[in-house]
Amino acid sequence: MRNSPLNSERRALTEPEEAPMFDLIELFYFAYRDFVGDADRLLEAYGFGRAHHRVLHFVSRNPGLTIAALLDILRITKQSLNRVLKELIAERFIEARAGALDRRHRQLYATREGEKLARELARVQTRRFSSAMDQLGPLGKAEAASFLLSMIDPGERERVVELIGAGRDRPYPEGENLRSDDCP
Amino acid sequence: MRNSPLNSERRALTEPEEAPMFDLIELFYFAYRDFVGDADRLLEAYGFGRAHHRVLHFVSRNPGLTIAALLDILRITKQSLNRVLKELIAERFIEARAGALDRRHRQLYATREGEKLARELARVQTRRFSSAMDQLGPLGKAEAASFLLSMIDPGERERVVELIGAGRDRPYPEGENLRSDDCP
DNA sequence: CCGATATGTCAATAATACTGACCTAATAGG
DNA sequence: CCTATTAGGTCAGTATTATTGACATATCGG
Repeated sequence: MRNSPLNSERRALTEPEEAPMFDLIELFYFAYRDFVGDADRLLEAYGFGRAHHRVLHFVSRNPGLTIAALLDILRITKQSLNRVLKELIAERFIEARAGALDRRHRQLYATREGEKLARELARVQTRRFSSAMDQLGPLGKAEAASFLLSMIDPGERERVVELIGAGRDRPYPEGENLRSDDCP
Repeated sequence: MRNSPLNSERRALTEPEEAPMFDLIELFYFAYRDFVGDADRLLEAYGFGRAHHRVLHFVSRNPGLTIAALLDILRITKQSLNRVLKELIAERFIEARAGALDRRHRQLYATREGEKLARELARVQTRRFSSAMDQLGPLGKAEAASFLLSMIDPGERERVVELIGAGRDRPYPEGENLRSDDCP
């Protein structure tokens, strides 16, 4: 009953109000804070902030990403993006090239150095997930993933799944011989 | 094997590197963004931001909270806190009174209006959790909570659990006769 | 060539946060 | 009672991330 598919609909008609989930609200806040804190500490050494991290992450995961696609993922204005992107390009963590088919597009690629930082950032955040999984059941990761997906706006889920899937078919690069195939 | 308690320790000695959990990293980012987006839309009508939300939330959940305790929860400077707190007090969402035992302390209480807004904010965020739970198994909520708790810094978990527990023994107030017992 | 598209840039502003310095009020302890 | 400490408030300056609005440039499509 508590988890029947019609739960929320029926409640809206018959029950006065659902009990607020204060515990989850606070846990989500503290969990996210500590999660991003890992990356923050790393970024500080480079003079970068969270905005740089997000740009570097999605470019690294989706080589050849255009500005428009990145704006669509991050949902910020081009002025906001340009500030951090300019810095990432100036310090050679990201490269921009004219689009192959349409030269108006700028296609973004992480450089070797950018790939290295992105990997380091992903590593500390993965460590936190990994040690969390160690404390959960064997299905912990799958359940965490479906919980998080369910927390995303229904209309956005498909897009997010596609974005994650698009990065997935690029295998995680090993060693230092990175991205040579992606940077012709 | 994938979730054995010794997993990370053994890996550190034998395996070269753990595969980054890009999926969870991205899901956590998008989930948190949509989660706080619910509140953001509500707060906009009041001219408040996320900082106001956090202050109002923790004061509402922990009536009589002092400035120092609030600073410890939010981990911001008193200057940052004071900006939003001053506005919340000026617009009568929060009240501050001299401490009963030590008049140097200021004890914070949500007003009737503040309690109402806090409840409204918790409601939209609870709705998101609730509809997420509807898509998970019957143990969804408990598992989500333990996942999120595991994502918090180990040294912080006890404190967070205590904070949540402290709010828990105040039952969720019904109707409009709020906080009369907390505001002598 | 012309209109639409993709991107870059300049300027002003807002929200949230920080450091550092200095102030008042009240308590605690000798 | 006097002094040091504590709790809190405030002023000034700065950084990061974001916004809106306006304008410029380069490229593509027809």
